[in-house]
Amino acid sequence: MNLEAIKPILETNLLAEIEKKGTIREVKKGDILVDLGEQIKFIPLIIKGSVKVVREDENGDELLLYFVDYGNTCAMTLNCCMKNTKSEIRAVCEIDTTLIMIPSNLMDLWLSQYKTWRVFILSNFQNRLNELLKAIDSVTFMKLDERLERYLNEKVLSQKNNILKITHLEIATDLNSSRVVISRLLKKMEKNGSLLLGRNTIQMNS
Amino acid sequence: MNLEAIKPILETNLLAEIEKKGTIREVKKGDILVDLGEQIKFIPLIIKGSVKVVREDENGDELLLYFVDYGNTCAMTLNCCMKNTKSEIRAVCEIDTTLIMIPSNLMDLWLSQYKTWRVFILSNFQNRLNELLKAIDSVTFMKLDERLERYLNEKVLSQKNNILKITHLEIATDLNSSRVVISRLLKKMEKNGSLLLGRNTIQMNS
DNA sequence: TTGTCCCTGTAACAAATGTTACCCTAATTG
DNA sequence: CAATTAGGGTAACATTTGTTACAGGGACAA
Repeated sequence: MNLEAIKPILETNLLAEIEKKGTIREVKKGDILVDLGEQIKFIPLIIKGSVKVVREDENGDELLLYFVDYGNTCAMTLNCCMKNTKSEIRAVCEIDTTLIMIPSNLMDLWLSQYKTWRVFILSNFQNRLNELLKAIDSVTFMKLDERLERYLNEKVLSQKNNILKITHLEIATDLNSSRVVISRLLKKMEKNGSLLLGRNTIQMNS
Repeated sequence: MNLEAIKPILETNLLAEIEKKGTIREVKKGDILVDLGEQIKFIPLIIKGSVKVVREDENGDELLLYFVDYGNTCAMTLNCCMKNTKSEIRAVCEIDTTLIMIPSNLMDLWLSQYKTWRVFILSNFQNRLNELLKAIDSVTFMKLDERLERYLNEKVLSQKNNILKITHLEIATDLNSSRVVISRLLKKMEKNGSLLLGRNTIQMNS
């Protein structure tokens, strides 16, 4: 196992445990890691790649919440592990991703045993809460053009590539808007010179 | 100390520790418990009353995130305790409230020692994450009239009184809207028969 | 090649929400 | 008491965002 992504933060005993009890899972871009309403029996630890977490309402309207990068886990799913409740979110791979799946019953045991596990879990909760706050900030305080700009920038970061392979419709879905509106705003940004539009691609200039 | 609110969920040893190490704090309606940017050195455990948690952006625009009731703590502040970061939110008392303040350095120790503390903390995180999701749902998927309705209902629950002492301006602030718009919608709801308006009061019919 | 589907651009219009301005009245203060 | 302030009602208008409709072109399969 290549545990580089989590090596610096977890104690050696714990890393050994993780090697022993965890199983590797490889997922492709676009695969759904966790879906709404699913029970989760494993804590997914991302060691390579990037995952996006989205919320959906009864009508099928979506909103992108945040990206989870390697070295992290999704606190949202930690919940489910603990309480055996159903997932409130959907997690989709942004790029090819590698995970370690850890049986969720180890959660509590490790919390009592390993200081670094406690720190890891709690800081993951903190990160998720902060990401949710950022999501709330976007939706409540920002206009759509600002949200779009931020979305594109985060996408570039998460994919480590400033040429985005994406359609206007996908963006509209992530932002819970409509395709026409997104096209309109993108066109305006292109005229501003902040990006270049192509079929299925957006090249960011920054 | 009257620990009724948390007695059923925490083990007796832990309750004894809480009595010993915690200090009681009484706060009045309207008092600010935690403000933006503050450092938090104590874990606030609510044993009586209700607190609202709000977010504010650079321009001073606000949004109500959720209410925290007795028997709970604010996971948002747990963060700060752990990492010594600054508060991202403001907590304001809805009604007169009693808290136990627990020195934040006990957090980690208790996590290793007490199973019920682990469950308590983690389920508080879960509750807060779910509340934030609900806040996101409101803002992204619901129209203002629905949000207003939900707001009023939650207010009734949190205050255990279906006559609300509140002004239209306060509501507008909590919902990040404007007074005129709220007055407009409230008037419509009054015509629907779902509430009764008075100066500084709203009487809910449900 | 032809037909079909998907992606994008654009215009015209609709709906929701915000803004400004002004009025009236209740409550509070000097 | 008069004067001032705060809360609320309403109208007119502006802005943002969403909706519908349609057209053109690229990709791809039959």
